[in-house]
Amino acid sequence: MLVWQQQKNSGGRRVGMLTTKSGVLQTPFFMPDATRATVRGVTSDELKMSGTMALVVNTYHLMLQPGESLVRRAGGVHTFMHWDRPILSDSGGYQVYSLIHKNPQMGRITEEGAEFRSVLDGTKHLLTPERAIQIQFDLDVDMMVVLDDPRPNSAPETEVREAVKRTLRWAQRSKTEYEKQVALRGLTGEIRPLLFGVVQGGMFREERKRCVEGLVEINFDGYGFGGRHIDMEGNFLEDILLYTASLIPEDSLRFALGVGTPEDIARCHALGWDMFDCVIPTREGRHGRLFVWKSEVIPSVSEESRDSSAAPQNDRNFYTTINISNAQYEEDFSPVDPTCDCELCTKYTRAYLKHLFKVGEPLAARLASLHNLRFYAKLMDLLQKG
RNA sequence: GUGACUAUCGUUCAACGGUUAGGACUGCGGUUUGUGGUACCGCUAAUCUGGGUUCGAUUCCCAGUAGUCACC
Repeated sequence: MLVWQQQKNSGGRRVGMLTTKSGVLQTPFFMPDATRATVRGVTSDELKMSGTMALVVNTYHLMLQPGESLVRRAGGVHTFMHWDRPILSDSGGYQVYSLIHKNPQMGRITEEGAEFRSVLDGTKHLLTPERAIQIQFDLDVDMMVVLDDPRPNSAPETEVREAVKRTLRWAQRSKTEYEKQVALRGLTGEIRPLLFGVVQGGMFREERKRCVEGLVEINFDGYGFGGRHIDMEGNFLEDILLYTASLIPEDSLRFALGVGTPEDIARCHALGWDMFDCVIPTREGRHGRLFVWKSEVIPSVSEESRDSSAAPQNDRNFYTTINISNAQYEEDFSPVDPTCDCELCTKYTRAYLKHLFKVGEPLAARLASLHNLRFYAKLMDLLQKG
């Protein structure tokens, strides 16, 4: 049975319905990052009310704290955090990479897996492809991601080629372990968790191609875009995103990991990507940046946004952002976004939110995060409808 | 009232007889893309007043003013 049924919306865009054991998801969809089994500062009920349909937890962080066995004894991460909609767990490959990248003393990548020291207590850990899968089964999530071997976009081709080869070997080990766990845990009768491979290859088309072909041969439910989708200067890497999407079979899910700004999500969807996750709505919300709709018409692709160099940095063609800590909002008694139906926008003013941030009130971060998540939910709704 | 001590960005601490007096916090902006993020990066902003010594004083001296503490 196909877990993802593709349809075309009125605009001829790629949309569909994804069946998971925790419910059906319309694609495209966005998942906020609940890295440590919480979207910082907001409750699961509030998340639901924002229109958030799924979220991402992190294998690396949860294995260190509170540990996957505790989550298992709690009844799985859904029960643990009181969230009954779909959950995807990221493998931790990216965390290990960024940890070691920042400080090589913190660990190393070997063929066996990722050896690293816990940032919490300095203890040594080994995260292998098999272990990452086992942990994700213990977490009892709906969607899993294989451990991969990301490299910086600036890495030379020889290094990227080795990373792709290792990612493929690890992907095979992950798939084997996945099948073993499905059998071991007797999950054959129910809807099994979905498994995603991750496409590495940096900026090199040949490597992206080699990686997708290898992964497709192993066969996954979906394929993620690994690495970063923007360069050092923050430029959107449209060519490689389009090319990589085109390599992935039409009927497989395409997961753009870590994407992104509302603009980047709209562009990635236009390039053929179905799933997104990012820290931006919550992190920027916590720091006082709010998304505000300008128009509910999302422009077709990137041509318009490309030559918008004259426009201010924060001003995109269908939305703008405000930094609520700016002095101009001190006596602004209007809502953050009059068209938004979130709690912040229907009950409070910009002046009040600015005040909450100024006095360091946690409520500020909560209201702002929820507003931004509401913005993202609406964005996905518009993309689904075309 | 007497004595001692102190006086530097809005606040709080540095420093120095000699180029643009430094930090922290606040203020004003900005950054954030598979969350080590209550994070990070800029910018603005000060030598109490009046004399004196000196080539040169924010620094040393005197007076004033203000504050703190102690004593009466």
